[in-house]
Amino acid sequence: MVNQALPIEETRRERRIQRQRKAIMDAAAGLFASKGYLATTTKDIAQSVDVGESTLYGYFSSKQEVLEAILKQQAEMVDSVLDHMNELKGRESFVDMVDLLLEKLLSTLVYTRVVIAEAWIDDEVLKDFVLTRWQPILKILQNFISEKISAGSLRLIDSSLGARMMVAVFVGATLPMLRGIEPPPSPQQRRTLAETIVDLLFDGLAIQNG
Amino acid sequence: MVNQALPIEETRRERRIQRQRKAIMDAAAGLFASKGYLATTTKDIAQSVDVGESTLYGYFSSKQEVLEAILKQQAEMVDSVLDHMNELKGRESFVDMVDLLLEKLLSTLVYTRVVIAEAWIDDEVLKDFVLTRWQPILKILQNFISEKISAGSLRLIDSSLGARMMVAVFVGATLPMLRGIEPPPSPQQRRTLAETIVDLLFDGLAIQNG
Amino acid sequence: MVNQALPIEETRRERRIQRQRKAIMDAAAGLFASKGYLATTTKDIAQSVDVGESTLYGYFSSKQEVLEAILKQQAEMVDSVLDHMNELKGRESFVDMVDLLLEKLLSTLVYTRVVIAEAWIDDEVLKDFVLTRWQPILKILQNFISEKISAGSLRLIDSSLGARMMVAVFVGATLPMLRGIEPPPSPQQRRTLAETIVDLLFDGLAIQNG
Amino acid sequence: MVNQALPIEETRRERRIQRQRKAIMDAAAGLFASKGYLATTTKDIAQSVDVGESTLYGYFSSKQEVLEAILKQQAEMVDSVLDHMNELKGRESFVDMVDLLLEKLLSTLVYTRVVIAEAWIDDEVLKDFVLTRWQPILKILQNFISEKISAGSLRLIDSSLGARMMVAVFVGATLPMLRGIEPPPSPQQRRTLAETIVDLLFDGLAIQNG
DNA sequence: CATGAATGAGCGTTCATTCAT
DNA sequence: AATGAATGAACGCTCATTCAT
Repeated sequence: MVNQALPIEETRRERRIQRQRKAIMDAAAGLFASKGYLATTTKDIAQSVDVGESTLYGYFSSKQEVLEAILKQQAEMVDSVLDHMNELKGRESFVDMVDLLLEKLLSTLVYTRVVIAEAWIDDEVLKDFVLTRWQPILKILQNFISEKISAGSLRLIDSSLGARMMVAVFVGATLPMLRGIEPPPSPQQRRTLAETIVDLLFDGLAIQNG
Repeated sequence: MVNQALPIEETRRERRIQRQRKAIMDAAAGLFASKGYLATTTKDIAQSVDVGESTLYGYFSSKQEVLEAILKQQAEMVDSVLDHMNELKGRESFVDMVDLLLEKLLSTLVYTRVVIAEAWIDDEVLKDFVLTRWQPILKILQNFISEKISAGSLRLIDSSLGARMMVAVFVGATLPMLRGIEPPPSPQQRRTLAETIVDLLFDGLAIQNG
Repeated sequence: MVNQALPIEETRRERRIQRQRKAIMDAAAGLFASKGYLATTTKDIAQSVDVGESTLYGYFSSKQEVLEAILKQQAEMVDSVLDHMNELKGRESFVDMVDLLLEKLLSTLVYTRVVIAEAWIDDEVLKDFVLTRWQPILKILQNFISEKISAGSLRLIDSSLGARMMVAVFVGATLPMLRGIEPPPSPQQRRTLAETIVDLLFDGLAIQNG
Repeated sequence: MVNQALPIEETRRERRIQRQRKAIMDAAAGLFASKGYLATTTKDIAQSVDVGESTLYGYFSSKQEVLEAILKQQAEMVDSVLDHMNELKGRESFVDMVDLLLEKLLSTLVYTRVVIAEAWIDDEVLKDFVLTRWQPILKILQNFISEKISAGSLRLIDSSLGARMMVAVFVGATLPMLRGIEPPPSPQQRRTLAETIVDLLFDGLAIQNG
């Protein structure tokens, strides 16, 4: 009986700990996103979570570790999206993909902002949390392009360059929303944006004069 | 004759001061770019210029002022490029424009990185040094698009959205080089990249099947 | 019952904080008095209280604020004495007054020294902490003199000048003790000094030959 | 001939040097008086004299030495007044003495302020520049009082206490002018003040009722 | 001789982290 | 487990002094 009680207590305790960790990460991510990691003090974070400053150290061993947890969590989120990418078929699935990625990145907007801020400055972070996620995406896009060229539906272009351009368009279009220059889109707006991006990628802006 | 001597001395002194200011700004920009403004100490900067820490304060009144001088200088550089943008005619001048902007941004790469890093976190910097430069560019692009739609060479698209997409492609394509993921291109490579960007913008990746 | 516990804890905490603030102020006042405000470093103060330098900042937000707290406390002490001054009747109450003021100023000797040192150099301090306390004293003394002149017990003299001379004698007699040239007097010595001052003021040193 | 020229040149040079030293001391004294020694930077002094900061070091070997020169000069001035004090005869010569001392102290007002400021804080300065000048004054006053008591023109009082009270009245009356609370008096006002002080000392404020 | 430039030493202050309760 | 208090290390910055010219 007592033996049974403990695991239950343990998981309840575990859940409380995880809940608190998440609260700290969310608060920290918000602050890191808007002021930067270094400009954010542990006092700031503690006040934002409404706990004592030293309480943070019951959940993370350092401020640095909070940042790393944020980076890691975002990376896992991106990985979960990447699993769906293998099934890139035609233009429609492409739109779906862009839409999904947009949704995910924007739903954890502050986390994404933090990743970008750190990756912009820290080579380690850039490598571990950005490049290692981009590489497979680029690979998949290259394969997609190669196939479509073979199939005659894309014009002859270096598939590596093409893949990079695809990413470029996506990044360039997403950045203003991540930075907060443009408001986050509604689901419909997001779909429209995804379609616009794909249209641009495939057809450009010029009239298709045949 | 003797009277002439003083001004000469003055300008020599002035030149030395400007040279030293530039040396400090360059060193600081390099450090800001690779570690971030806050993580860079005045000691770091001083060591990088190989002077005593207090010497910096003979040329700038604070670390913050060094940053501001860097931001301002980059802004002036961008403004000087923007003066050439009015004459956007056709596809060819578009390529020239992209090429020129790329060249300038990459020639002062660390400065550009610093501007982006700060603008990503500081709303004031974003507004004063990025958005106020983007706004006229977007205006010019919108006009260009509107004209071309009227002239029948671009398909019907919201000109504001179109302008933003143009900027997006440029930004997305430039970012990896600014960050140092891709090596800075040779002049030929740069020209090719500019052409690729413009091709993508106008024609997309799909085969023009008419 | 449990509810009661918190306030008690709070006041205990509050008391500890006030005790520590006072310890810091006392240590700082001692140092300010003997070396001057600027020559006293926060390190000096911390060592004198036997805490870490940064600990001071848990109780005061700056070194300047420690000084201000010292000045303010001394001002309040003086104000509390001033409340008794209205009841100046005859020569005897005059002696009481001088005695009381002497006692209070000497009991917080280092604080008084700090006020004087700062007021000697800083116009703001002079005005806020010295002149605004002197003015009412001078007023009361003037009234006293005017009354006594009317009553025929003081010779005809400008009451403003007379009041200033009264203060002058007090200040001149007190200064050497404040500076530590003369040892602080015992209560009896203090009473004698007060009487001497008042005697001098009323009768001078010359023989009353009538 | 040439041999003759050099000494002349030397004294001219010497005079220029002394003139410059005085200019520096005057500027420094003004600043020390109004901001305090430590708060005054060598830059402040240099700007006030309108020379380069390093030029000061051609005339004084340190900022500290400028202060010491100021203290020393003021001490010599006081000493020169003290030589006249031996001839204290009656009440009239007393007034002359007070008047002379007032004139001298006020004519070098900023120097006097500096001496007081430093003596208030620095025991060495207090001893060397204030107490050693006061002691003989007190002695002279004591003798004067003893004589007058013997002669029956002063009432029986401890001559040491009496001397101290005399100094007290003088100091208390002078301080407000030195601090700048009251404007420096005209020669007539000064004479009147001296008389008032002496009157107070001898006769007090009370009516001489015989 | 006068000076602008350079600088080491030291200042007041902040902050991530530890510790006693 | 939670926290207020304490703190060492490090920061940006100032300034008296030196030095090359």
